[in-house]
Amino acid sequence: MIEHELLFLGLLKDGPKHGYEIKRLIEEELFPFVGLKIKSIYYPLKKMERLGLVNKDVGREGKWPEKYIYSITPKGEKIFEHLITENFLTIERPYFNIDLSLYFLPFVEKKIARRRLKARIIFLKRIMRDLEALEKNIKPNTQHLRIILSHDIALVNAEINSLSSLIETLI
Amino acid sequence: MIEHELLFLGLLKDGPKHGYEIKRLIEEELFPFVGLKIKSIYYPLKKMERLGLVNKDVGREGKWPEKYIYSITPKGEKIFEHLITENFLTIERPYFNIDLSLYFLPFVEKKIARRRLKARIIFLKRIMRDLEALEKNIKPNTQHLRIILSHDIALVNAEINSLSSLIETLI
DNA sequence: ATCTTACTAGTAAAATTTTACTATTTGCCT
DNA sequence: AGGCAAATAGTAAAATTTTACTAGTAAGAT
Repeated sequence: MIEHELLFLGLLKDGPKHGYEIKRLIEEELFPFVGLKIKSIYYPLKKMERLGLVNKDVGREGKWPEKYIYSITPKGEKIFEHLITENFLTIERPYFNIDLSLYFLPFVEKKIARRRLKARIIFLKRIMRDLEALEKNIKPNTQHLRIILSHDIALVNAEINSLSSLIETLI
Repeated sequence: MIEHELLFLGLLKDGPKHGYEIKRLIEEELFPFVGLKIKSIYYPLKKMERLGLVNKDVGREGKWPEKYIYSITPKGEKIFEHLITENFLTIERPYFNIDLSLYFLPFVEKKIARRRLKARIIFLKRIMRDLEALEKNIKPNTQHLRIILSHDIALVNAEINSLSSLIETLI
């Protein structure tokens, strides 16, 4: 929930937005860079409204159905500062789905394990190529996105290396 | 929930266990290797019981209060095989809390950003040292844990490198 | 002219997760 | 002997998240 607040406040800091726009931004633009999934935005937005962090105003553009424009309040700005600082200094052990399988590796036949690991590595290499392609197309003034991407690439690389050396021990 | 099932089934595959033991295992032994947090185990266990994946038997050891021993059923074994295979072949973009802050970096003063990033790197280096110490003490027959750990170390390293090069661009 | 897809706003209900408790027994400390 | 921590089992209620819908307009496709 804390991350959700940071997310919404950050998006609204960039300018007021209506719900659908927020949803689209999260799904399409943020998701590739920030693996934070949110299925429904209205509950958290309502909660933040209750807390006085965002305002909801009725706005009507063109002849579209009503739009409710959400915007950040001064209190929201304050909380944003607080949350982003906290987030900079918080280190969570990230969750990698593969770790669970590795933890249970002793319960998998070696032959099968090797096969699965090899298949995974193929997928990972494909992802790596996609990320590298993305990196080339990134806009020049978005330094921070480039950092996130190159971090991602390093991570995928690290997983490929780890799994490759694991395969060699499975004989 | 799917990960939870895999987790419980894997733990019970190793042998029947009672609730408290499962909880302790997750909190103390798995957590460092698998960043999966579970606050309450009974709801998922009950659900899995309903699905016929685990059995709950009353057992009494010594004079302790009643113990309910959970064990995996044949159906549970089957599902375990299925889930672990699926999990091997699933790649999720991991969530790194720092990515959100990086995404919003343009909203932070450069000077402040540099300070926060430097502080984070100090933390990360501390974690790196801890992980390396852990790696030395790991039991010799647990190859897979060693892999998870060295993967972790590579990840922390990757973050340190990314953030360091980011700091240099923030002038 | 009509059909489909995208844009917009949600809500109700179901499922899950988190929080905050209650209760009993044993073993250890003072 | 008395008290506290750890071992053991949860549950009830609150909070949150997910799922599955409803509804209407505009723009583009056939």
